Amino acid sequence: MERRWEEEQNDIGGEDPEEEDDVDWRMPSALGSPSIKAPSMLIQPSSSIAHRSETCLQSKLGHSRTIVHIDLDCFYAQVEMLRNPTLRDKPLGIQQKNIVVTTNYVARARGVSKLSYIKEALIKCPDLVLVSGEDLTNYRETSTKVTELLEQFCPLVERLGFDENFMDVTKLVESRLTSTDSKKLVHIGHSYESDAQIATQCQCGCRDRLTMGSHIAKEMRDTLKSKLGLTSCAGVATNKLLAKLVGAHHKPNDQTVLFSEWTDSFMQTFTKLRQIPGIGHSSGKKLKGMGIQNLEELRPTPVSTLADQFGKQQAETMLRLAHGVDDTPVVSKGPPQSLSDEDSFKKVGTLPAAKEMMTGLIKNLIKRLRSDGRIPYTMRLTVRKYVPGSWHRESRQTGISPNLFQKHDDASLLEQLLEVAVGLLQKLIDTNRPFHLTLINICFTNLRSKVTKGAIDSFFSKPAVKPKGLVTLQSQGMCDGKTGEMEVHSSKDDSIANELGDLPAANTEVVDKMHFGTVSGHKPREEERYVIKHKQKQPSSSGSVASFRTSVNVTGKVEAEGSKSFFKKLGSSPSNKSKSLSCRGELGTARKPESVATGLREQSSWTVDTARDAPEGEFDEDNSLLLEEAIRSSQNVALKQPSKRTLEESSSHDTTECSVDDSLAKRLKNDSDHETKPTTIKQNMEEIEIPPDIDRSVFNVLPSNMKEELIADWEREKRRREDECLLASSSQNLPKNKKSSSSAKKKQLPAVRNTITKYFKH
DNA sequence: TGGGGTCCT
DNA sequence: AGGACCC
Repeated sequence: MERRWEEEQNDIGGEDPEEEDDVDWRMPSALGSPSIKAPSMLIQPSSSIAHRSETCLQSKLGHSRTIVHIDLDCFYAQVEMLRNPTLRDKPLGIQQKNIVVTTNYVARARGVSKLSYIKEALIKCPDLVLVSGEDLTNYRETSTKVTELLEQFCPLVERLGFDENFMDVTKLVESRLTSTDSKKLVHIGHSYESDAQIATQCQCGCRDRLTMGSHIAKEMRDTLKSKLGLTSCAGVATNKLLAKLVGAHHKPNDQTVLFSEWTDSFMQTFTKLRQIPGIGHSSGKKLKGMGIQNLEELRPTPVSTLADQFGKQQAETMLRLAHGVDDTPVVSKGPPQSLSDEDSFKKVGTLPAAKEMMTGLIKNLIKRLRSDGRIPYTMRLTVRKYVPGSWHRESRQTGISPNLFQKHDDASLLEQLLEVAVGLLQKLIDTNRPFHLTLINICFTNLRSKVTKGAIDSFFSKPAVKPKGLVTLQSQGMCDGKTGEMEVHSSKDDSIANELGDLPAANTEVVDKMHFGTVSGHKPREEERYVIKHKQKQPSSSGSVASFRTSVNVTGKVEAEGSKSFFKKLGSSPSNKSKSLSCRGELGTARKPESVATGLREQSSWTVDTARDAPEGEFDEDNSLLLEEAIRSSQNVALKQPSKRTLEESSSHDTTECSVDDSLAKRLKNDSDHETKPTTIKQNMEEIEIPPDIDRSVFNVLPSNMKEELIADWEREKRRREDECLLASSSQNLPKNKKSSSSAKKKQLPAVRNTITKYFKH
């Protein structure tokens, strides 16, 4: 739950209003709260921020974004109090092993702080009610519901742990401001230092945006309370760091907005290194080793001084954070990248005991995987060996056969996974000799969706290029259709790779999707729509296998096939209907693991082998055929044009798209302005326009009613996209250079096939 | 000193 | 595989 074990010991003295989250609300005027400082002290003489003029420390986004951070109050305790309301008026602590990981506010009022030992907590509060919080199931499920509710407001929701979410509400704010008289607008909740004097208000329009942001934050919090019964805190600011920091100012169950002109004085209220999220234990120690004890000393430090120890990029990041500058985008991560379960204990010293532990963990994980719907391709075992004074962990991982999960015999699945786990354990310790473990963790990663009937859709696409490295290719889905993706890895083909020199490094591509956001209590408005940027984590492409990804639209079956909880439909909101679903396989090189029975091998990802002579039983036959067919028959795909800029530099505004056809490479290279001409074909005595990424030969053999349906789709989509372009280009408040650099790349919109897949529904 | 997660190297 | 970071 809570971070920072160390500084209770390390940071002696130096009272900190943010340190204990119960201080502020119980004793608002206590302990150096910023509000008791004289306003004059808070006004930044321009000279004092002179060191920030190092250009790398300045925000490239200015105040263009509006970010909301929502933090659930004492989350685990709230969940337990919902389950058992009689706990509400009792001092409650959530126990994990011999630690109280969080407490309700009654307990905090009695002096029980978070992350204290059970013993100490009971001394302070003998009637403390302890509830075990070792099983995270309820917390995880509630946490997912929270994120899903927030996704109804805006598509850009980023989770941080189980109890925090960031939202980029820039677009929502923008659309609301166009229909609101901003002169009458007053912020909701607190604002940082709003009643103090400050020379000039920022004139960029951020005040109105942040004010509107505070209204949205309030609606979000009200929704969490009414739908889930959860109270929360919110912070509203122009970046994630500031939103998070300012939200902690009024706790619990309240919210705070930071208007931009207060940023510097606000940041000055933070003095300790560890108060800045992003400066962790290790960096803190390193800095102190360099003689930099606190933020006041850090802020004026030249980048070059830090770069020696941290590298240039980390040095710049740290300094920016220290100044309250944070251009990192809010990134919706979608369903989790890994599922793990662990237990710690006094001692596990025999193989049977270890097996029993691991069996329990794997059983739980199988349940979670089944409910998630995806299949893991990698298993990792982590152990903590008993070494007094050390909490070091070691891990080993291996690929596992996806076939194990394709069938539904969980007993044999458990058996086989246990075998794999034992194999990994034996790499970590000699199980024939006495050992002493104090923790076992099992983690499934490399989660991929099962291939579904949706893959059929990719029959319409033909790959024109096989870029080197990983490129995300995806079409756009409309709000009334489920969207999924199938990833197909092709064998390496360098013919065009050189011309794709400015493709991103693997793992950094960004996928755009269209979302139509609604706000509860408001009827959906045409303007309230967004382009969502989804950063998709790719598995490292192994060996000589390059890969690309095509997009498929999947019908309602999406929910059944992947990551169920995150794709769950909430009410009738359209905003979370278009979620991505990844299926991945690799084609080409006929590599396969040696150890099939246990799936034990060193490779971290599996190769789906589609060679005709591949041994049977290696992998799901249907899937591979589907994949192979998809590869062969797809040709043109929509491509998210990667940006040379780093992710940090890119904002949520400047998404660029282009469709890939035969001239892809040329266009990437030349950045030329020509549009892909829709292909015209002769059908039923009339000229039909079909999108450039549609395989004409496939289209031709479709039944005529399906053809008509598709044509109607394309027409609709064309019109919609024209609107979209207008909206997007007319409403950006980005720095000029930014905007032009993004519009220099072609707005080429890929075709959308949104209703066709209904033909493949069961 | 929990039981989770993320990303980067 | 480990290490940093977050909760």
